[in-house]
Amino acid sequence: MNISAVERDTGLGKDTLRVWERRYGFPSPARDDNGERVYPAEQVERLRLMKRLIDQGHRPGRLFARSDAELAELCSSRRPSAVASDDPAACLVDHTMQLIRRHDVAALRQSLNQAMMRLGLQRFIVEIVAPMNHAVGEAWMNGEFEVFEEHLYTEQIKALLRQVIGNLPAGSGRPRVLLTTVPEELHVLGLLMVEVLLTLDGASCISLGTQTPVFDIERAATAHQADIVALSFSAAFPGRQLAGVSSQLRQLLPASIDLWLGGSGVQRLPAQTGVVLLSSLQEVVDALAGWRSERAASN
Amino acid sequence: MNISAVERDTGLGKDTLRVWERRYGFPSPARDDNGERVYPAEQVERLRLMKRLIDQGHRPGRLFARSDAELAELCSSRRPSAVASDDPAACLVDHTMQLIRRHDVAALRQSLNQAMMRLGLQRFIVEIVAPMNHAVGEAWMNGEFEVFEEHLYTEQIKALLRQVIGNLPAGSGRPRVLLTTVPEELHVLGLLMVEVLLTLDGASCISLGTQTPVFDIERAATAHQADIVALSFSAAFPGRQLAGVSSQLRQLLPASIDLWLGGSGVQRLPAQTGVVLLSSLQEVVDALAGWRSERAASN
DNA sequence: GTTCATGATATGTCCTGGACAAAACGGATT
DNA sequence: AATCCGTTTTGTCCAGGACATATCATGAAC
Repeated sequence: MNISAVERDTGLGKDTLRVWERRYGFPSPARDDNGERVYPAEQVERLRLMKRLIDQGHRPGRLFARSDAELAELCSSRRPSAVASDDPAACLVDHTMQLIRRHDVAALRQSLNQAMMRLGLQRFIVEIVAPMNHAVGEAWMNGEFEVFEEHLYTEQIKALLRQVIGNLPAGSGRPRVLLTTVPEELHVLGLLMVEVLLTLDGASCISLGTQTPVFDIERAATAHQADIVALSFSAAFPGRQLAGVSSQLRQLLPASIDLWLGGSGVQRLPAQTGVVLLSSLQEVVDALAGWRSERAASN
Repeated sequence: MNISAVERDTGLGKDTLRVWERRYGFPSPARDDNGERVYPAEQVERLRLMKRLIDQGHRPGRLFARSDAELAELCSSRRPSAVASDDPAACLVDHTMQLIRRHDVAALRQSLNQAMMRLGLQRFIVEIVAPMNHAVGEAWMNGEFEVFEEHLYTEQIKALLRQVIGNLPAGSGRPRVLLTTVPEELHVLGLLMVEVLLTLDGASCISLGTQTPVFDIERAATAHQADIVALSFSAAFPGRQLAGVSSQLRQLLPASIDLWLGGSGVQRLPAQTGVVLLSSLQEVVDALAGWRSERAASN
């Protein structure tokens, strides 16, 4: 396995792999005839584990020492709280996670659909989907889920939400909301949840998907005569870039267009004039009501 | 814009960007206080164009000379043939592109839906969506579309296809097909089209979305008892890695699981035993029939 | 005991410039 | 036309140095 393949599989950059080798002596790949690194499978596996732990908050320096105590640490770190069985939402979340573990796609689909019907869309999103995303993320970090199990879950939720959006009457009222993420941000789930909530409340949403360059966000907002630009930032978004992106966009956009930032990534962002920070889905609904009453008052 | 951002935006690796600068004098980024490259927007734009042309088969060396004759070349290369107005498909594609230019989301949605109803799903996908994707890609490359216009189109098609998949009866028959892409491949449209076609024909599809590490693809295939693993590679996928990925996966997967590779990226891949290359959507349908008759014969 | 400032350490990313293998090309030959 | 072979092009790898930023640790002030 060459360095490119390892980068692809572990998410660690080439530079990082080389500097770790230089500084810490791990990984210690063999070399081929051409002097290029050839990583054995077990080192790649260990690198993958380390990457996961680092994303979870561990320091690389501490991890190099450990041998397989890591595995114990992985599992023990955040043992999933015994489910409060009197809370139906938590119960459903738990049930769903079991279905994911069993790889039972059909049952998963059906269970989600059923819950949606029973609770109604808004409650389903706010009370089930959002906490479940969180739980699945945690489980994945703890190594309780395989990568593909997390992918499967995400894909099913995306499919469900998109189907729901498609079947809703396309909102034609105000405000007109432009939804997207910046180029470094790949996660679209939060955006979809917001799109459902806003559409339910009669706003008209225009989604550009992920990774729209900031410059193009401004152009799109103007072209579509948006009232609001809503961006989502996951926890994985590099915090240092956040402040820059947000102020840059605020400056590009005309003052008449609101800028809403949401997702778990924005909690680290200091308040800023002219930018609305939304750290929970409930706040999205409230912000929409707020926007409307404000506009009603000023007209 | 620093080198990482440019890599992300253009798809050209850091090494490539630096070696181009060294050898050809382009790009010629400014430097910040720390001596690090800062790329101006217009150079990034040009790099993006070059990348597209290279993916299309042009040689880099030839492109550095041109100034704006490129644009002429771009346009002339596949000048969107004056629409043969007697071809209803081409006509519809043309009409759709006009709607995109007008930013009329509602009309776009309606027009696509209508076409789908009229033609039936399979013909809609093969005769309209696939050529239209191509046309939109071309138009974007030619600068006829803004980035956000292309995003909008892609998002609408994704939403439509996902909605369609959700409303189809979930296939429960054979074969069981696992659909995904490898970590460097972000494009999911091709995968969705294939999913629709396969589901229509009664196969049961399990989609993991994009960017599943090869190692996890194997695990998922085993866990879900897949008969076929289908991967999609866009034209932008680095050709170097393609052969490696495909042979690695072929080796990881048990022989009983077929490996199908599709998308415009695979046309550059030499044939390989045990791997099925599909360069058009029609071939997907044929391959499914082939798989079935083969299994029927061997049982 | 808690909070804050400050210096030390850890860590990822960028840099330069050299090297090489694989792919693409361009003729010459069959 | 098709095939072969030397040449050029082109992307990726390598080494080792540098530096900005994040994190930790120490001590002072409340």
